[in-house]
Amino acid sequence: MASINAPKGVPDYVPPRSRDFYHVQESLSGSARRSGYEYIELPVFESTELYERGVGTSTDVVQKEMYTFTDRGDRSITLRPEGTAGVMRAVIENRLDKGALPVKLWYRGPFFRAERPQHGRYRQLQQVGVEAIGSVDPIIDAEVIAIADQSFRSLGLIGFHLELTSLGCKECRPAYRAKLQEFLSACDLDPETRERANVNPLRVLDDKREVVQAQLVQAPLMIDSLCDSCQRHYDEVRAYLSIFGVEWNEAPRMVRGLDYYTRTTFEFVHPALGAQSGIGGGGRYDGLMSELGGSELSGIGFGLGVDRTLLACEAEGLTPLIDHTVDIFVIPVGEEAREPAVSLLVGLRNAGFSADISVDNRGVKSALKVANGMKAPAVLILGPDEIKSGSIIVKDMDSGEQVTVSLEIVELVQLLQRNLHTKKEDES
RNA sequence: GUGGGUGUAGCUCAGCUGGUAGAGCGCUGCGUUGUGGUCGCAGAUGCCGCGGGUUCAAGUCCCGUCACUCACCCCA
Repeated sequence: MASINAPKGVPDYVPPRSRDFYHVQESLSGSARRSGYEYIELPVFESTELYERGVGTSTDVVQKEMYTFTDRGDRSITLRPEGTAGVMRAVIENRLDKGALPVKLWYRGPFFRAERPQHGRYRQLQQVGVEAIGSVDPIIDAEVIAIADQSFRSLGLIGFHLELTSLGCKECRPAYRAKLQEFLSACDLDPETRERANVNPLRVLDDKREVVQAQLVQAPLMIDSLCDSCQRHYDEVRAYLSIFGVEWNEAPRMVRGLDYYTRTTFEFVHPALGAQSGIGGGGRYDGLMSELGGSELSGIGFGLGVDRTLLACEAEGLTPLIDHTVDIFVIPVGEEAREPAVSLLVGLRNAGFSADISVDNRGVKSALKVANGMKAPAVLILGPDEIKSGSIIVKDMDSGEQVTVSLEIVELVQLLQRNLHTKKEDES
């Protein structure tokens, strides 16, 4: 029988790497959780119209990267390609925008883009995101960025940097856009780029090709054309960022792929990842809520790529992030040890330990090999001799030393707590 | 959607101009009669991605195909 492969471009994470993947996902949301952001759980598919209106029909994401299908009720449905539009829809639908502001939320889960896969780019990607809706206070901009920065740092990452700029608002961007278009019309560009200059001229600034970049040296920049209020906002964001202890690079040519961004815009980049070097990004969006039929509220948020962050950890040599699955491995020896060993296992688990047990009547040698493979710090051996004397062997797998102690669960728990605790202290 | 690279053991990969398939790691067993990690010894494992062609003979050459991969585009 022929075997079945996963669809193109969707990754499997299997042990042991899946442990690290899970850990990265947890770590990336840790900072948001500690900052008072509330969890929001959302559907992975929405009406296609949500993305057409929210993300913008001129974007590549909407034009050619969406998984769209018609359901049995003849509705056009799309697997979510990004998170912000869905959060906005849910906020409006659940009237969160009528309550206390700002609304601070975080989410995580899979997103889908029908792109050609490559290193760090998948058709199903995992993202952790936050959104703060209903405030234009620059403290919020800085806080959101600091949360992302802290999330990466909590994993031990140091090789990334933050690119920051302001894209202006509906007051100052149109004039700048016209100025840029005028400049671009004088350049020598291929038809495709010329078309882009028409639809979304800002995006041309981000072109990586040297032939294009060479012509853009003198191009006008948004950052030089900000209106007074945008300029003040940007200045304050940077001031607060310093207080949050976040470092950044000014990136006046950075453009993001989604149409809704205004003012503060940022991207976290890890150069070790190759072409797909963005590990997270986001920005402020002024018009999105009203575009989707909600209040005239501004918001700011980001999405962090779990897949790429794991790749970054690997590139920095930080993996394995998690190297053992259980603290204690119980080995019964002989038929009469099986039942007391299971009782013991239950007692240990109830006491809060992570514990596993040797099955299939494996010999001590083979069972210890299993424990060793799991890197369990402690092993308990229960055999005929121990049962006879009401005792058990506690073996320290690092030192190899072992002691015979009473089988009394309370005493055993205390002993193990002491041992495993001091072990963790040694490590740190 | 466009271009390049690679498909050989569970994993990483070697296999020169065609001559009957290899290493390291891992795995299993033994050295230990109830003790892992180090060491020594022994062992198992392959439709050499798939289909076709050339040839006495193809992992090796040719054509096709599929998959994976890197890059462009775009993005997390």
